[in-house]
Amino acid sequence: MLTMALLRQDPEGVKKKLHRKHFAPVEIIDYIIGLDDRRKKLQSDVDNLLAQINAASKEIGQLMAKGQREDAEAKKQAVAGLKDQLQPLQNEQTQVEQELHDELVKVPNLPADLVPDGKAAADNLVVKEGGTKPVLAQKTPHWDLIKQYDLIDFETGAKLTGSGFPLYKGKGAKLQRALIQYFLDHNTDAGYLEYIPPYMVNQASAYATGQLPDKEGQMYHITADNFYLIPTAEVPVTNIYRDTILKPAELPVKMTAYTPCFRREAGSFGADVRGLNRVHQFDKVEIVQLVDPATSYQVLDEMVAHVEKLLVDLELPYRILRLCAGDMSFNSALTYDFEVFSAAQEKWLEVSSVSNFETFQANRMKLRYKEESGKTQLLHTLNGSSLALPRIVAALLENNQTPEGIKLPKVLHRYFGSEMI
RNA sequence: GGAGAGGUGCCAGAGUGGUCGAAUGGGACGGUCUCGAAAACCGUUAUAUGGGCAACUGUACCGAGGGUUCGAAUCCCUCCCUCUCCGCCA
Repeated sequence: MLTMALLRQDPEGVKKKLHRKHFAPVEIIDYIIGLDDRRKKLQSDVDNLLAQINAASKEIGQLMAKGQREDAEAKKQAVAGLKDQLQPLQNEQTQVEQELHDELVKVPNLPADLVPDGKAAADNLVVKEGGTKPVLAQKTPHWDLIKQYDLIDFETGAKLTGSGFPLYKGKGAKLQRALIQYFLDHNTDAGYLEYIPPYMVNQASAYATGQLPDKEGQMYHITADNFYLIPTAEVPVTNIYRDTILKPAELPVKMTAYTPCFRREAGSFGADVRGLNRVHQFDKVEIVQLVDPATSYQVLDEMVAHVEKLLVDLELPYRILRLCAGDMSFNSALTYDFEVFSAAQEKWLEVSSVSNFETFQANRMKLRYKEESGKTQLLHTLNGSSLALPRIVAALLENNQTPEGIKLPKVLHRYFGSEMI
């Protein structure tokens, strides 16, 4: 959620940036400012009446204490009159505040200056490529390799739950465990504090990180208890600090968590969903940072480098994209996507997305810090995947296939317990 | 799941209708003292929002939401959460 202060300070600048994000109804900005004007006026009026009522009530108390009942009764009448005026104003105030809020949460975050113009994925900017694409004698796609080595049983997963719920088995299961542990170690070595959060969150949490109200349909909803299955660890982990004011000495807050992630991905179909390319439940290790606004872009670069190191060590061909304004998520000010090349499918697969949200999430969740001067300020929040597992597994299998088996990168040997599948 | 108790400021904890943004203690911060420190003493120490250049000042806020009342931390209702005991259980 953008801050009202920003909208008021530079409405035209805000509109310009929204244009870049292809957010059409920019008139809404003027409308919102108008609502805010009304809100202020109403609050003044309401506060005035309340002040009068409070003063009168105090007098009534004093009159009663002195035994001047009749004077007290007269005052009560006067207060009743004030309350009649108050009621409609308060109703309007609540309604205006509600509407203001409802409109404000529909406005996406503004793209940072670095964000390239563009509408869709094709306009994203490749800022770096690394690793080398393997030359394969045989290009068996991962879904066939999975069968061949008996790593994942999709059919039984579908029997247990539904399609898109993989049943990992044997070495397939162990590979998940190895990757998760490797990723977490990499993160905790870099100073991230490890958490195991709940895998379901309440409405307030889903709202605070921006999944609600706009992405309601993409989450699994436990209606009996009104909980949502988390689509990413970002939700519970960032919410740890919802509604808190941190001291400068506590910054930066660096957190990491492994969780399964649940996504309904309603409406997706076609070739993209084969094998591990897109599933309803998958494993992911996430990193989250809460930082001083002055440092957030430097931190973003650090996080990008941190994730990149994983891909280098996994010996996968990768590229880093700076997302264009039109392809960025609702919440983000600047996002880098990581893709690995899956050599049999001959496709780039997204395995991580690292973003700076600036104050957008912090404003929603009232996440602040107190400056030395005593002033409270919104923090910047950042997060990234380090990493999402399924597509990493797809690329590892496809890129490292040999007639003798799947050769695992060195970094995994210790975690997996052997060098080959 | 059943029974009981309770949710108050950074923490502990008082407050059961007005004089309560809230006693008291602790912590933190600033000051006095000191070569320095400790102790002692003095002071400061929520948040949101309106008005104001500011000093300052209005309003809201004692788990959340409603209600009663001229007036609610305090009374009533609903919900959420915590603790204790019982039941069940990995």
